[in-house]
Amino acid sequence: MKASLKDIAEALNVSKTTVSWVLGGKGDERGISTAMQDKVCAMAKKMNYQPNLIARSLNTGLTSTIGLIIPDITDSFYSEVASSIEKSAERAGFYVMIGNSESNPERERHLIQMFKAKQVDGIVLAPTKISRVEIDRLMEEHFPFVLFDRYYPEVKTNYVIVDNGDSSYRLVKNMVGRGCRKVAIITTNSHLRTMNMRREGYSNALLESGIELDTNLYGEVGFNDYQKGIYPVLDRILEQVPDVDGFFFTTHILCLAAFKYFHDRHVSYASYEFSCIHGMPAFQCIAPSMQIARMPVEQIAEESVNILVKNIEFRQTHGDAEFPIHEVSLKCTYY
Amino acid sequence: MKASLKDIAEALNVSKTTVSWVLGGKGDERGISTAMQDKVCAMAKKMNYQPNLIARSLNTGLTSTIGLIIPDITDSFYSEVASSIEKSAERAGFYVMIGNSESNPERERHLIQMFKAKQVDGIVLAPTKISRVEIDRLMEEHFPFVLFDRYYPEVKTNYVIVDNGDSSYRLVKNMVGRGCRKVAIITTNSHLRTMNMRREGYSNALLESGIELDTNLYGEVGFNDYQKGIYPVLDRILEQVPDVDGFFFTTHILCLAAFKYFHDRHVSYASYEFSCIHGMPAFQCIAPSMQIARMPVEQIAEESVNILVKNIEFRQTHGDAEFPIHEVSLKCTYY
DNA sequence: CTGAAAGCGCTTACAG
DNA sequence: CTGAAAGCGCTTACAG
Repeated sequence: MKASLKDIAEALNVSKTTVSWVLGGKGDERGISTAMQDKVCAMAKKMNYQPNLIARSLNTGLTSTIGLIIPDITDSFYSEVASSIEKSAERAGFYVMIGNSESNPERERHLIQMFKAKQVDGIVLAPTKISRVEIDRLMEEHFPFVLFDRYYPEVKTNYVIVDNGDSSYRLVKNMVGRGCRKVAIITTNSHLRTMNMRREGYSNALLESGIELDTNLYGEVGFNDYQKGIYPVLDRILEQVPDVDGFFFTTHILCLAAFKYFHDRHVSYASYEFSCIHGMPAFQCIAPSMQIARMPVEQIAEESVNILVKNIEFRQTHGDAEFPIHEVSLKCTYY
Repeated sequence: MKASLKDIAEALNVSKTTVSWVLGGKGDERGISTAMQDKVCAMAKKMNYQPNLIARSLNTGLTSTIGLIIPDITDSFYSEVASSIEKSAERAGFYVMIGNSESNPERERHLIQMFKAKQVDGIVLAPTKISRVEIDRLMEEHFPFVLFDRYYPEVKTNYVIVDNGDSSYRLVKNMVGRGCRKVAIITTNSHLRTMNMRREGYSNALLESGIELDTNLYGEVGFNDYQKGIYPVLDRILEQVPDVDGFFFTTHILCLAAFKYFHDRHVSYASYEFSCIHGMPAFQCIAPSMQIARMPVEQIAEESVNILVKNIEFRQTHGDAEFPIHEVSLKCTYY
């Protein structure tokens, strides 16, 4: 039913070798007669031959596939990155397999193992907190991988991140420029280095402007069920600091959740200033004046794939030698 | 470096066969001594053995992987479906490979072939318009697949759809109940059966309410670059029917684009009624009174995977026999 | 110009 | 209780 190389070879009374060379595009190189080549191609078409990539991969040890692990595919930031990575990968001749870690270290570990078992050529990973063990193992094995969005400063890996300190600093500085004196910061997952840097940027901007930090303006929302979790946090801030005049959201999903809160609670938010790390299309409708530091999604994707592909190629030519490490820091765009 | 069955076998001076049985969990069944089993497992752990799934698949002909083809992973509806399908598939013991067709028939065809070449066990597909050829081939080959969201009424396939006529009817009926007499319908991709049915539901609701159809209230937006394309469409409707009193959006992305239009054009929309097929979290902030028919994402995923898995199992036991066909129609939820 | 043969890492009838 | 052997569908040195 499904045609294999052998079927074509038998139908034509030639060897599998010849068919393989021709279909692999190496007919000329091997000096196979054009007559033969035409016959093989015609028969392949007639039998609707599709190579079994599994068999090819087992032989070559390569799958032309990279694994991508993200915390949540329904988060617009990550789905945008996934989409961009697919495009970049396609240009480089790779197919992408996506895995959702759900910010769960156990699932992340499982996905990494799964991807390796499926013999992906490399992995792009937005890591969660505790999966250091698996990262260390990837390092040991010289398995090609690159981190993005989040990373471990203490480990020497490839990574592509965004200058989170700077973007937060600029956003908050801007809010102060617009007259804010009591800017709340709404954040989550503060243990992540990324988030830490955003908080530092916030603090620096305020301090530099001669504004004292007020811990009452810190809103830390648990990541799980943040949509509910943000309610008591905002309730508290509005109560403790009734004259709060601005909100800085360290990530877009918190911002959306906050607006839902404002609507639910019938809090008029017209007088507040807002800023947010990464945007969503809806923000332009909800709060047109909000300042946004947009993540450079396409660059993140392009750089990640480039680095990974370089590593994959390096591994093929240099075997088990030490990889060159690429550390890339990108800037947001503002609007 | 990477351990294989053979490495374990040699280290232990037993055969690959034994190791395979033990690690495959069939040690007891085969009556292999527990002493031996323990030794094998210990060594596997020590060598950090990970089976090569590619090799296993080549042997078994099965990959425990299903392919999912959607038009756009950054569309929240499809990313939600993808996420749900992953969950359902995981429960059934399958891994999911996602492919973005970008509503491009050529890409879709390519993805189907790619997935088959990669030997996925089955495919879940939200098809575009013209890819009938490839669908027909899947049918011929008795390749397990199921369509969702869109389908070809004239082809006998598995599919999971939503009763689009009914949900549109109910939404529009509701708008009339709230006093609307001039309801605009904003739609795209009208050639799709799905969209057609939504328009029929709209028409039926109006006619049944004794309201004449007015083609001036039809807004058809080209799918490519709909975000810009919606501007002239809404401009025209507002000009031709200045007393338009409601907008029915056949899909959430058009709705969001429309709100951006309203904001850009400084059109106050407080007096309009709105309804939309499928929602987005932001809608609750932008237009809290909007009526939404939410797609039953989880059910779509669950049913699709169930049907597919049944087909895959059927194929294993019954070989090339005719598949039983499952046609599932689901209802939206309203809020 | 073309082919026979080995091998990628597994699984599984078959044999003892 | 354990193993030798064939085979999944490819690719590619090696030989002629």
